[in-house]
Amino acid sequence: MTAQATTTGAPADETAAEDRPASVDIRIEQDIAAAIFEQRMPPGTRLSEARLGQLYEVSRTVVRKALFRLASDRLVEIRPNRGAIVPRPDVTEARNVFAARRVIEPALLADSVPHLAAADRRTLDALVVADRRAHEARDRQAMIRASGDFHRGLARMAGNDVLFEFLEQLIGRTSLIIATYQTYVLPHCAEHVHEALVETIASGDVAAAQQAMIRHLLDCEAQLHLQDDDTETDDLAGMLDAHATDTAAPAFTDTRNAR
Amino acid sequence: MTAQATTTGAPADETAAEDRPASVDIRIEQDIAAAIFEQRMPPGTRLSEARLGQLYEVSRTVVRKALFRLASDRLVEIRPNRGAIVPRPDVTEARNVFAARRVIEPALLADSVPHLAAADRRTLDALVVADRRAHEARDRQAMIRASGDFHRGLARMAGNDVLFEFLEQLIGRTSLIIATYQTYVLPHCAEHVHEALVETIASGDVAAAQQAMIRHLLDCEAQLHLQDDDTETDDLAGMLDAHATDTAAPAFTDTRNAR
DNA sequence: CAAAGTTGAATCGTATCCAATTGACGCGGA
DNA sequence: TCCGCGTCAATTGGATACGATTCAACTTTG
Repeated sequence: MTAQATTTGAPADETAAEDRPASVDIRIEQDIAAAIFEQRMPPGTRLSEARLGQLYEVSRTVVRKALFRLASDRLVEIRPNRGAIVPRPDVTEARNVFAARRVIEPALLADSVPHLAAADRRTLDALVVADRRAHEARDRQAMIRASGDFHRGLARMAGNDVLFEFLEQLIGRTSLIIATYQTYVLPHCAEHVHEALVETIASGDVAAAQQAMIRHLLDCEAQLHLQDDDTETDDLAGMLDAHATDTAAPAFTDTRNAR
Repeated sequence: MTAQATTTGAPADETAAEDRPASVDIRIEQDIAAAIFEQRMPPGTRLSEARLGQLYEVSRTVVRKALFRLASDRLVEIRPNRGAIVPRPDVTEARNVFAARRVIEPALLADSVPHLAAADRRTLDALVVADRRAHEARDRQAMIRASGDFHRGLARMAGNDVLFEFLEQLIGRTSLIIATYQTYVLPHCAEHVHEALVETIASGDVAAAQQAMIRHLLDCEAQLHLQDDDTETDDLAGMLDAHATDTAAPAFTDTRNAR
């Protein structure tokens, strides 16, 4: 995993430069993951093994491997005998993912903030710059990528690979959730929040940094349209009612930390 | 492992009652996982695809699928072109796994403790009883299984599937770690700790329950022989010195919660 | 015209086959 | 005695072939 290369190149491009022996299946996995992250593959997209196989000029076996790995990260869903699709997370899962992030990210900060080296600070600054650039350019995909990279880079500094990999998975699933439930098309994370977050982190105050992170995650979640649309059965009347009040109180399970 | 004899301890994950033939690959996966959990397969065991295939009377393809899934859960390690083995976690990974558990399990308690239903209490009691029985019978494998089931069952009550699955993976990896680094052969978890834990949980005091859980996990970790044996390079002299002091201070990264 | 039964295409799941890599064994030389 | 080198068996990695399943469109009939 760790789809960091993701040059977003055309998938079919091949044999051009054999500079890397990186097995094809990994490349397929990373390409698909990146496509999902950056919302070029919306939920519901069908991922045919055969199609992908001929796209990458490779047999179904290797495509299948990539697909299974993605499924284990919950980035695609494999329905028996019915093919793989990029899943549409339900509201409960969405809330749980955010709750999990509110657990893990502050915990990582508890380790990273006290031991922040100068190099780490530079790395964070670079990530923030990339974030700001993406915002200035109004480049949605770049924004999403930059946001993920920021959280990823921050998490890596804690030095706990286990939790880092968990968070990496959560970041991917968050992209999917945002793709499914975003309300406004533009800013899925406000412009300067990461910048402010770095300031707080750099101050060395662990508790403050954790609170800031939790607030940030709550903000992100609040921007989404998380209500039970699973009941898509027959409230057509409600759908047609232009005055429907969709401002049901969140009432999320506040899985913040110990306290 | 005696192929199909292992139908006993189904992880109880699937109560869907579907008359599915429960595809063989899943059974293989569960069997191997159980064998690792209960330490019938010590680290280093080679898992030949061909061997497993003829054991289950199935082609290598399906064995391979099970193996890959286990690898994504870090329960087996697949070395390219060299086959799969059950891995030997290094000390850093061991510490990280315990640190992760100290993050996730208290967070789960924050959700489960306040809303503990009567049925939950009965479930916990049953789990504790199974634990005690295993201890009384001096049945190592049953003890390990009961301990895992206890933590699993407790975690399930929080209602966050995402964190639950993370913890499930951590529990499995913990088994592996214990198998690798346990010092004394008998009690990898003291006899009445889970019982006391349930008492604290039932009291409804979230903070107390979290503290008790953290202490319990620290105890488990402390019972292990976690010192850097990765430095197997050339301190032969030290290894040969019978008086070598192996009581280096732990100095673990105390990734406890937010506070 | 509507509903039920039938048929067909597409896709997945498993098995088998062949190529590629690895680690081991044995031989010869310093 | 130890080290380097070449051949070889074993195992994995990937491709292809075939049966099984599912979904959807079509036809037929009441």
